[in-house]
Amino acid sequence: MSSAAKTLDLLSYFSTTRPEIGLSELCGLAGRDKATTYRHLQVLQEAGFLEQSPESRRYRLGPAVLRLAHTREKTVPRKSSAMPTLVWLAAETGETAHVSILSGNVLYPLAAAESDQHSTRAIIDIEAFPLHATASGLCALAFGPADLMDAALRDMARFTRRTITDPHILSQTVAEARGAGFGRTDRSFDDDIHSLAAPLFDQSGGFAGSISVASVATRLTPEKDHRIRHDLARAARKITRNWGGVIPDHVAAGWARDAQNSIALETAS
Amino acid sequence: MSSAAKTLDLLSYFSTTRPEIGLSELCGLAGRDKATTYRHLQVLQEAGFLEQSPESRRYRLGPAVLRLAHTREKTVPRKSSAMPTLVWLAAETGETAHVSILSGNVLYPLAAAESDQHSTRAIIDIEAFPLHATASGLCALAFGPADLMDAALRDMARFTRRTITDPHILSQTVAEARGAGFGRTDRSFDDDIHSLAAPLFDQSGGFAGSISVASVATRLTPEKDHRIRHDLARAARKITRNWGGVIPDHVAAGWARDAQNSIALETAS
DNA sequence: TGATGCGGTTCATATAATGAACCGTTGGTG
DNA sequence: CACCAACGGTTCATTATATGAACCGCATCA
Repeated sequence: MSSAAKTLDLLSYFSTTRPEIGLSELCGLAGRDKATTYRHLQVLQEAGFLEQSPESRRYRLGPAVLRLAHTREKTVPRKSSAMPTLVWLAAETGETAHVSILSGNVLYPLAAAESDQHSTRAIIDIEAFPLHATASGLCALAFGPADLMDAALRDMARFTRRTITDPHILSQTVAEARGAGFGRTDRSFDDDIHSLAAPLFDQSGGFAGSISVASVATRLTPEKDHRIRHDLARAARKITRNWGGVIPDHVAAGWARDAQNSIALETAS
Repeated sequence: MSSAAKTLDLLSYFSTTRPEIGLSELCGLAGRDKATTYRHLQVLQEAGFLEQSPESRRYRLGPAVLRLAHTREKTVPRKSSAMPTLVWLAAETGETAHVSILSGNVLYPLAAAESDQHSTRAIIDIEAFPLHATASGLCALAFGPADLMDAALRDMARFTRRTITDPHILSQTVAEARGAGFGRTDRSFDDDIHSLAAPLFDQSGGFAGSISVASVATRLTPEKDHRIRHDLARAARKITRNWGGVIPDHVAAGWARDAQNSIALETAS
C-alpha cells in the first residue's frame, strides 16, 4: 500500500457518526503507527482535506472537500439529474427512495427522497450500503463486478435476525436478483424495512449504482410490491438514460418479463 | 514534498472549467513525471476521488468527494467554522466583528466577537441587519441578488441623522461598495459606530453573507481604516473557503487593488 | 505528586517512490 | 496505405522518502 493510499484511507474514517477524530484514536482505527499517521494528517491538513479543532486538537473534514464536491456535481451532475425521478418514485410509491452509486467496492448513498404520504417512514442514513444486507447491495452483487462478492463475504455483519450471513444463501439470493432484475431484502438491515432495488448502468452497460424503495414492512401488500417493481424499473430506465448509460438486454428482458407477469396477475384477479 | 502531498495536489487541477484531464495533460500541469503521475492517479481512482471516463480515458472527480462533502456539511455548521476567524478579526482590529448570513431577503446575524482592547465597544444586538444602514447590508445589496434592493427600498428606516434614506444615494453607495469590494457606513445605524464589511460567498460564487467590523467612530484613523480593510479581506477569504465558497474574480480584484493602494499610501508617507 | 494518556518530534533504518526508456494502440496525414 | 506523433500505460535499476521505537512536554486525574 502506497503512502498516498494510506493517507487517503484516513479520510474514510470520518463520518457523520464520527465527525472528529484524535491522533491516537485514528491510529487505533487505521492500525498504523502514530508518527506515520501524524505526518499523513499534516499532509491532509495542508491540502485542506482536514482541519484541526483548535480547542480539542481533534481532526475533522476540511473545506477542500466542499470545493471538490461542488466541481464534481457541476460537471458530472448525477445527483441533480437523478433527483426529479427519485422524488417522483417516492411520491408514486408513498415510500422512501434511495439512489446509490458504486465506487470501488463501496456502494455510496447519492440521494434520497421521502414521501409525505405516511407518518411512518423508512429513514436510512448510512455511509455505505451493506452489500449483503440491502436490496441495493444485492443489485450491486448481481450486476456489478465479480470481485464485489469477495468484498461482501469479507464483511457480513448481522443487522437483524434475518440478515443473510450464510455465503451460500447470499449467492443464491444474488442469483435470484440477477434473474429477476430486482434486488430484494425483507427486514435484513432494519427490523421494520422491506426493500426493493433495481440496478443503474453506465455508458458501457456496466453497473453504476442502484435505485431502491424502502417500505415499512407491515404495509407492503402483494399489489403494492408489483407496483413498486414497475415504478422501480421505470425510474431505473430514466436515471440510467440521464446518466448516459445503457441497460443491458438481459436486464431489460427481466423487467419486461416481470411487467408481463404483473399484468397477467392483474387480469386474472 | 511527500508523495501523498503530490497525489492530493493533483486534485487541485480539477475545476468546473477543467473537469476532465488526461494523463499527459496532468503531467504538464503538475510538472511531474508520467509514470509517477499515473501511479498517483491510480491511487486516487482506487480511493474513489477520481474516475476515468471509459471512452476518453481522461480523469474526472469521483463520487468519494460527494460523501466527504456530505459529512462535512452535516457536521461542521457555518457558525463554528466562522468563529475562529471572527475572534481573530476582533483581536487584530481591536473592535467588534460580526458575521451575518442572508436568508431570503433578511440578513441575519450569525456570530459576533468582541475585542477586550478597549473599554468602549460597539455592541450590536439585532434580529436582522438593516440593508440600507449597515455595512453588511450594503455588501448584501452590492453582491447579493438584485431583488434585495427592492426589499431595502421598502424599509428605509432612519436610525441616525446620517442614515441613508434617499434611494439614489443608496444605489450610488451600493455601486461604490461593489467597486471597492467593501461596504462602509459611517454612523448611519448608531451615532457612535463606523462599520466596514466584506462579502462572503457560497459554492457558486453567490452572496452568502457578510463579515463586518464595527468600530467606535471617534477612534478610527485612516491607518486603522486601511488595516481593517486588509484584515476584513483576509477574514472574508478564509470564511468563504471554510464554507466551501468561491470568491468571484471581480471581488478578489477589488481587494487586491485596495491592498495596492494601501501599500502605495504607506510608502508615500 | 506520580501515573497516565495525549499530541507532537527525532533519527537510524528500511521500504517505497521515482523517471528514462520502453510498449501497444489510436488517429490523423502526405 | 504506411508513416508518424501522441496518447495511456509499464518496467526496473536507482535513489529518495516513509517508517516506527523511543522520546518530549503537557495536560488531566487519582
